Amino acid sequence: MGAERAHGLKAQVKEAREQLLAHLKGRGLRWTKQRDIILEIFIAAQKHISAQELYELVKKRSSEIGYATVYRCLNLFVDVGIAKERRFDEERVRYESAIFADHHDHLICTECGAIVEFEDERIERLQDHIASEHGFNVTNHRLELYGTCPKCR
Amino acid sequence: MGAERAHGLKAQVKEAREQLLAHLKGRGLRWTKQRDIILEIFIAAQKHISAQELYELVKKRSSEIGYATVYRCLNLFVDVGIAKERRFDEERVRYESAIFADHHDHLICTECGAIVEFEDERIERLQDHIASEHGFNVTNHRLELYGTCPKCR
DNA sequence: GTGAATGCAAAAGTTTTGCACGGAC
DNA sequence: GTCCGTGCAAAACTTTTGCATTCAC
Repeated sequence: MGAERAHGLKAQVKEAREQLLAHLKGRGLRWTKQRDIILEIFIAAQKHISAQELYELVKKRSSEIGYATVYRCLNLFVDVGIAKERRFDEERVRYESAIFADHHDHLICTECGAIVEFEDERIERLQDHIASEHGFNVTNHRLELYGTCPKCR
Repeated sequence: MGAERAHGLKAQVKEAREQLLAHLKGRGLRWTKQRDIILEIFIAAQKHISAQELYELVKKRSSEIGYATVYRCLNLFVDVGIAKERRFDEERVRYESAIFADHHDHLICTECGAIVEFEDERIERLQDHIASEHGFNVTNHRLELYGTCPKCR
């Protein structure tokens, strides 16, 4: 559940790489070996990953890549629209791929830490409705449901 | 809006103090001048406050209270159930009073930072429904709507 | 060749911790 | 008198930044 993706990994990496290249060219920035490696590993991870976890994966492949580069890359990916920041109930930020990902929310198991993504049109409509009752114009939202997953109940 | 409280400040401080005292007695812990001052200022703040902001308010009243004591106190308050941690889209944690506070969610203005609390039974029901579709048993949730408030539109 | 990206180490920001001293019980 | 809480400074942890060097263009 949640593992099924509309497009294969290769297609996602290709899409992300194109998006990154377009952004770099448009701004006189440079394509580097590090950025490509980090991009590929980030997309392949297919989950909510922290900078530290990504750094460790990257180091396995290419041990001379530094911590700061991973951080700088993740911030770049967020700018480009390849990655999204997610702040769950922990100190550090997690990142998820935004390639082919619709807006979605999260079900989080407090026992085993499993994270399931879901999307629900009814919730979105209800949120807009509530916001307008308060005179707000909603541009974004965050919804996390914490509880126990089927395995842990 | 949101400023209206069911009970006065004094009642909230009294309730919090009783809750804290009961907890301390039950565990052989001690009531101290610092804890009382910090408790009172925390409740009186009536908003989502960070440790740093609380520290600054506390220092005005009693300049010899240290930073670490404020942090230790806030963690104590969370244990006791007087305070709740809230992690918005920023690095540091904010705390809010849990005294007389029902479960509620937040509307956050991305222009001016204003935070409005709301509660909606329909959302709660819908969330339970969605969770059960995924086999989850929800115990808690977090919902934040980001957008522009009436003033900033 | 120019200037952006990297790697390292140091810095910055938030929160926790070790330790000697003071205070609540 | 005991031992918990405090205050200070130092440490931990995540993330950012300064700077000399490397490398994409």
